[in-house]
Amino acid sequence: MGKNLRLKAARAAMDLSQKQLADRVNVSRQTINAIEMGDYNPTVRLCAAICRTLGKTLDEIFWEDAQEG
Amino acid sequence: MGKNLRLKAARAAMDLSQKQLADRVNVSRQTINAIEMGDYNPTVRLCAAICRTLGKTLDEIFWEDAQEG
DNA sequence: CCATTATGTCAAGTATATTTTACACATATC
DNA sequence: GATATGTGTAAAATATACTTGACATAATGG
Repeated sequence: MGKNLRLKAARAAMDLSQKQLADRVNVSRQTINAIEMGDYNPTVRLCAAICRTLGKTLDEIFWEDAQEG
Repeated sequence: MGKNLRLKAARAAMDLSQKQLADRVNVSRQTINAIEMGDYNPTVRLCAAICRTLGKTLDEIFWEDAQEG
């Protein structure tokens, strides 16, 4: 899995540190970091919380096109 | 959490049983059932696999505008 | 009837998401 | 040159997603 640069960019656009975003969605800083680094596979509820905090939708941050074939 | 009727409807529109959908996304039938029943909180990768199979996006099946925090 | 399919539920186990604690490095401020 | 913030990483522990196996109900067809 590659990095989630859309998440990193959306967070930067809101001028939030990983820790600040983590606090707002009630997870640890390491969890946010791991998601941005593509180290794993968060739950959809956490994704939704992140998206709401950043003013984005699931598709904008977590949907990846073209996986067929 | 309420039931995910959008998932149920999208699955019905493709004429797939819970088991058939489960097989296509490589999870157990109980997992699909639990997601439809709103019993829990799947990973975003599983959500994406389900959406791809059903020809939908994350927003169409798993995004909720209003949510309790 | 009897067998099969589809769904809902439960309990116990396994896999993994997430936390806690901690260390390393870089930048900026005092 | 100590202190603080922001990021990347890792190991061990905890919470929970997901599996396996089972049982119940209803619908369908032989």
